[in-house]
Amino acid sequence: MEEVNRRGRPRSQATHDAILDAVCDILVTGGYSEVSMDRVATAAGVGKHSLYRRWASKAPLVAEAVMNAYGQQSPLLLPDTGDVEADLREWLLGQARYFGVERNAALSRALAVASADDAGDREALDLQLAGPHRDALLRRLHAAAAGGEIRADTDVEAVTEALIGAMLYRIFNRAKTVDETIKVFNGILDALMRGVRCAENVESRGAHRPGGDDRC
Amino acid sequence: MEEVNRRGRPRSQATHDAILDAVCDILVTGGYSEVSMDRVATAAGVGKHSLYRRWASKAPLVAEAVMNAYGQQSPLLLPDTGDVEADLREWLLGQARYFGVERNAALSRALAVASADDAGDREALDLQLAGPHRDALLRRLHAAAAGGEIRADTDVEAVTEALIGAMLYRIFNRAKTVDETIKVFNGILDALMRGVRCAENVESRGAHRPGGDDRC
Amino acid sequence: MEEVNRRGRPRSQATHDAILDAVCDILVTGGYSEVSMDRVATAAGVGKHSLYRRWASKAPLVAEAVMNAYGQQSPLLLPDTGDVEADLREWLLGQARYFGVERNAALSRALAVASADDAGDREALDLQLAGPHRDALLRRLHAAAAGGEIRADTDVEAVTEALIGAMLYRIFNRAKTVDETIKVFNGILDALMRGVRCAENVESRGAHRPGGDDRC
Amino acid sequence: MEEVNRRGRPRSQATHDAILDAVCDILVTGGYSEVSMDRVATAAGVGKHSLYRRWASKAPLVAEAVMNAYGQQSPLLLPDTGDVEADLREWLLGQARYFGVERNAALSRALAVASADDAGDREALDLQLAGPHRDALLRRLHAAAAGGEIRADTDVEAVTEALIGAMLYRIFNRAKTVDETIKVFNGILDALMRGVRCAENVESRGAHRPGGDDRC
DNA sequence: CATTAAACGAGACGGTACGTCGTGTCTTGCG
DNA sequence: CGCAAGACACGACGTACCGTCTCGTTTAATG
Repeated sequence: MEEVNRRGRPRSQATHDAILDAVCDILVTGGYSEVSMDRVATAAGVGKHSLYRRWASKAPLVAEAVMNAYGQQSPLLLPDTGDVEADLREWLLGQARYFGVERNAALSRALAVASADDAGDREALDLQLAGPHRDALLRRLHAAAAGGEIRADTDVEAVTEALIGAMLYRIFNRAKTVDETIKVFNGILDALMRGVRCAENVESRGAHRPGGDDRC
Repeated sequence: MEEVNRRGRPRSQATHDAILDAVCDILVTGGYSEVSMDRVATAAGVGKHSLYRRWASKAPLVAEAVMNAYGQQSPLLLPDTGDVEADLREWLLGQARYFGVERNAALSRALAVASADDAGDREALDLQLAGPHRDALLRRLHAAAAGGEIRADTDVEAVTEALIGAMLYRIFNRAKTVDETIKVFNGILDALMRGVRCAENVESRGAHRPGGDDRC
Repeated sequence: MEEVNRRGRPRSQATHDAILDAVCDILVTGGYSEVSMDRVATAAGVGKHSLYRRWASKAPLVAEAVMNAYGQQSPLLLPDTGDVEADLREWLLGQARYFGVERNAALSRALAVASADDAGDREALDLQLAGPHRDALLRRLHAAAAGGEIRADTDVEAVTEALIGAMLYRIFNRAKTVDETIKVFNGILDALMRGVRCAENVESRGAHRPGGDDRC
Repeated sequence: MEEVNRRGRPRSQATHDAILDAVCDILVTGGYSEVSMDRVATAAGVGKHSLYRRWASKAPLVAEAVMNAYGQQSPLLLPDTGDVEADLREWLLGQARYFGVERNAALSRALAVASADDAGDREALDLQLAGPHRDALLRRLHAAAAGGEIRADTDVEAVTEALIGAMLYRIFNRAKTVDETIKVFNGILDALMRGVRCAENVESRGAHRPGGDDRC
């Protein structure tokens, strides 16, 4: 339960916002290593106590600052139109576009750095950042498996993780242009949906977009 | 060409090794943030000059230390037995086992942290660490596509990236037990090989291991 | 006017004192070259910032430390009993005794070293350390010249400087025992008071202490 | 005894000179604290070993460099014309002129700094630098006392020390213009020669230059 | 209202790490 | 063996950041 009725002067929302803004400014212009508590305090026109009153250290401060920005224009969560392949494609497209905006990429990267050298932070971050996507994917894929959209014996957890992992790796480590990213994402999804293995027998299956023919 | 005839006293290999060893010791026992130039110098019985003479800062020092350890017992590269699925499974298994050893995981994690906040470092690291795996995967998959082991229209680059991304995400962000990791890797590979999509028509295909039946 | 209402936490007098004490301790036990900012900070249980916040470098820090100790037990200033020769003798005696205490000599020597290689520091030091003595000597000698105690045509500035210079040279460069120093000081004063030149003519003057006869 | 026939390659005089010149250059342009062994070695185009082979540390190196320059144009030693007052005046004048040349003052000052924080160095320096002057003064004054030029009961050691101390103090600590220095030196010598004390009785003595009358 | 307790800005504080520089020693290969 | 070059261990330098701690001042909610 929150302590609703604390005595004394209440914390100022303006101070709070000024701090988060200052952090985002520094992150975007200079990256995580440029952020220091002193610098943030000065930039926000705030005492250091007002930082430490709210956040235990630099990592959670940056985390909240990024999540705050994130919350205002967060990347697409997995939609549910009934067509699971279309939904996944839409989702991947959304991620590619979101992280194609440099500001978004910079903030998220900073978040990754912030949590990089503490296992607990890393886990917490994964929960906050990837958690919703993971949940949505799991739910959607389970439903798809139950509804006959995808194979019933699909290892939904594994596929979910593969999608998130592949997406994040691309975003953080190999990002170049959005178009290239979209191309890779489409390639991944195609492979995943129809499989890469050739049919052992001659039984052919229907052709798949894009231009999917089954010849091996 | 190496400069063969450098003047003055040549750099000592013993000093070099002592430094790298000291870095690895600290990394394994305490993680990246415990590494400091002073600490390393003291632990290695070496002057700080001998560090800065060789490495510009902490990041490349840690990078070399880890790569050095890595070179001595590096994780399995993709084998080539003729059966691409078996090879991939073996490779994933090898990664799971390699990173299941805490020392290996700790060192690699440190490397990720070291390169986290500089784009150039990150790229260099990816090249050194993931590069050989990527190359091997690309070659193997292209050969498999050409040889009819996998579909000719497979987007090999995309699949390669998906595999590496999924693998690294699991290793760095969601590692728990080796067994769990192996299970997820197998699930990913199954999905990728045979596809997750149900045949739209009644044409069934051959059953796949493990227990793979195609019912949807 | 002092800035009365400085904002922020005021500087701690305890910190200030701890630092000065630590400096004096090191000076007395080891001399100027043993003083290092790190060492002082550690010995005083203080952060280096607290040193650099107050003093720009080692020299003014040592200067203040010594002047502080000096202020607590400073050497005798020139007294004024009406008998200028007795006063000067008393003053020289006081200096000899003061610097005969090893601690006082060590601290003052350190001060000389601290200011040795900067002209500004040297001047400032001379002002602070020798200034009061110079002022007192000038005043006293001028009064004595006006009152007929000493020759009216005495170059008071020159005599003052000779006394201070001779005294400091003995103290810093040729100090052995206090007794020897006192003997030299007396010899200097005798010579200065009555002159070393023989009367050209036979006119003799009254005998002077100690044992002063005018035979040449 | 010098080792005349050392085996192996003899030390190069050119190297020696290049080093001393480099030291003097740095001393004159930047002062003692600007001198570092590395800097000297580089400036002289010489290996550091060639420094340490010849001098144990910075202090004696600087000492020799300065003494070397000193030897080429050293300040006047006390002359002996038969008139002790004229000789002393000439000597003081010579010192004032010598140290009035900034280069000479700078080098000597450096020497003082070099020996400042070690008692042994200080003593050695005093011996080398002031020693010859002291000896000459002592000899001359003793002769003068014996010959009836000055009072037989003069404390020659004390007077010698007073002259050297007063001179050095002026030179090192209070140097402004040469003219001012000369004026002070003359004042000191006048006071010392004829004494500052008024004759208690009416017996007057002969007038002294400059303009010396005995009125009190 | 007046009280009061917390928030607030400023900035001092003890620590620790940084990257540079200086000292004096050691180790190459060349002359 | 002398010598130039330069690596080496050590340790001081002055700066920056961290997280804590006073200061004096402001600001609501409460009594």
